[in-house]
Amino acid sequence: MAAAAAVSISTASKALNDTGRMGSETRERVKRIAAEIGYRPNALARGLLSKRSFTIGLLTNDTYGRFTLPVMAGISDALVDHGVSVFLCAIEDDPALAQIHVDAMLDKQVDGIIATGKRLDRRLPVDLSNLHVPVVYAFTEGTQNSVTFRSDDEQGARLAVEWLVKIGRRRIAHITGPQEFFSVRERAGAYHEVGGHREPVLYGVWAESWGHEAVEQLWKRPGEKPDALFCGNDQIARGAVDALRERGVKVPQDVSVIGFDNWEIVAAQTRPPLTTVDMELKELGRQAGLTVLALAEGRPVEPGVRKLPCRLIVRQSCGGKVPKE
Amino acid sequence: MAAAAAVSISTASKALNDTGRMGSETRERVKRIAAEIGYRPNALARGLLSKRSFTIGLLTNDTYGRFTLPVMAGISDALVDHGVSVFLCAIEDDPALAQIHVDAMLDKQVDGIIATGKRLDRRLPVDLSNLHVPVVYAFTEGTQNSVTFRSDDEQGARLAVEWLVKIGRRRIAHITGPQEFFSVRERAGAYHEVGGHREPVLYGVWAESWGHEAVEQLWKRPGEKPDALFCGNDQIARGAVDALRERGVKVPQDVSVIGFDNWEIVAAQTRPPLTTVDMELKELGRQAGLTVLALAEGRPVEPGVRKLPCRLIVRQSCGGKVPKE
DNA sequence: GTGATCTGAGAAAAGCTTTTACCAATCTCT
DNA sequence: AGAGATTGGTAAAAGCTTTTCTCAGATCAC
Repeated sequence: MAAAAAVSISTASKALNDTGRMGSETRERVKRIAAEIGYRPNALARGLLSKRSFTIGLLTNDTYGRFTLPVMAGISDALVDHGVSVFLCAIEDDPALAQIHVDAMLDKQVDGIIATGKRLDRRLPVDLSNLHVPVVYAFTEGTQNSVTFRSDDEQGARLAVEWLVKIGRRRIAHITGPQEFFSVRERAGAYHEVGGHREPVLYGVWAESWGHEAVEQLWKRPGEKPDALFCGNDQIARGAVDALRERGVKVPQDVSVIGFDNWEIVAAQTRPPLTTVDMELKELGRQAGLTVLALAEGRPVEPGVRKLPCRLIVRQSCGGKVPKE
Repeated sequence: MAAAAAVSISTASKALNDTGRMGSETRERVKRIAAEIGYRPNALARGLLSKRSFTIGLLTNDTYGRFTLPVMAGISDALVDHGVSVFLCAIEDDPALAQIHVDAMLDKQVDGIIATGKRLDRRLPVDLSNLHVPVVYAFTEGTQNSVTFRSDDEQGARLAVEWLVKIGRRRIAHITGPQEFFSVRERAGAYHEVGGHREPVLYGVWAESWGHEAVEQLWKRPGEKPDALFCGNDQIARGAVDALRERGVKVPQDVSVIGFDNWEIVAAQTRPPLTTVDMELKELGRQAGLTVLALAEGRPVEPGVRKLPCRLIVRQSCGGKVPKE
């Protein structure tokens, strides 16, 4: 304790926190000595009193971390300046495990909880609606009157298709995931709206093999082939690119392929590297973090769903020029 | 507080913790009422007294989470039963950020810290050697007298090569990452030891494109071609498989390809799915978690480097039969 | 010179739990 | 029946900060 080292007991607190009245030379001296002995206040004791633990919990059921990691990075990035640390709890769609983790976090007096997942239209297997701490949902379905952040898949899809149109493509097919996915329907909707495409939408699964197979199907049909493929995610796009290469179709000269997700591990390693849509998950995490902090501090936050815009990442799988900065 | 609801103040504590002497009916009654009102003790207050926060910090510089996520899953898995929660701090090789996170964790009185990374032979950009909390290193270089867990890459590589030999391959080439990597040298060493291979070792980078290019190099050379490729990671293996297919070489009929890492996102999506070596990172995390807990509880732990065995994952890129269970 | 104001710093309480000490009442044994 | 042991429970302290209260001394005004 700095008190022992210096002179007093509670004076030290006031000195270090710049509160209370005291001589400036005393304040400085306490601060100096505290710095010298490397004194750091015990956050537990502080939290006990202030009812703030400067801790939040992040709950996720996304095992691979495809979505959670960027979100986590954003949260951490936004909150580290406020001295807030993040508990990460990976629950594998296991309600019992989820409850254990939630209870553990509540015991530790987290200031708030952010729930995140791998699907916009699914709930986590645990009810967070009546907790006495604020809850924010990020990239997962929230409850009534909650604050939810999600990507604007419609706008993202529009971005993709408009880009294809802009670089001169007209016969744009859409190869995507299972129709049960909300984002699939939303992206397909935007695909239909932009330009009057008459190419089919091929629903399948989120796998490279499906992208591969879908290209087989498209190229086996009689008549003109598509000159562009808008794929529902980067893995499908990658499978499609591979299938096209095997058929001797050149990407991007003959066919443009665009992905979705900007999962660098897939998008950047594809040959040619994929032009794709980034959901800006880090920014999403940042905003979720700031929001849960605001709620924890009692600042009012309008409930509702906030859609964050996606961003087009231009690489080489579409051709076209990189838009000027 | 349960005390108010029931009868006393400190009696409640003893009742709930099964300590002290008291009538069994009193104990039961307190427990029942506590359960009814959903009372849960404040971990902050408890931690303040017991000097245990039931919290540990996980520090990583692995942005993609390729290594961190399995390790984290193992840690969490091992510690959730002990009521321990995990702070995840992603530091991007930024010493200042790392220090901030470490300080924040120490302020919050973590019971210990686990440092993990993406390379066995690199340190995190922060010194953890003189903290007053235990530190365990997992999949990153530790300091003198520390406890370090790492995969046994030599054994893993032997597993891979022995498997290729067992299924009848004789001309096994090794395509791997940069020679500066300790694991690259260790795997190459094991490769040389097992059988008397005279095929070259091709050092490059950790990318699919390198796997692709390396196959070009090998097949451009005059003379007999390899009948198996032992690749330094799954991405390289995937690039190699793609290159072989483009050359009309059949995998696994003509050439067996084996990877390393068992990064499912790559290994399982390759056509054919990759036989590969799993570093058992989850188990590594589990052991690291239990070790840091032991240290936190004052139990003695022998310092040193612990090598954990890898496991062969047989899929279809090598041919051969799946070993009987 | 004396009452009022101000200043700098310490004392104490609160926050929640666990643990030790303690006390009154009941039991046990001779 | 009375000394000693046992039992069931409460009171209090400790752990570390922050905040509010208090107080002694100094300064100021008249």
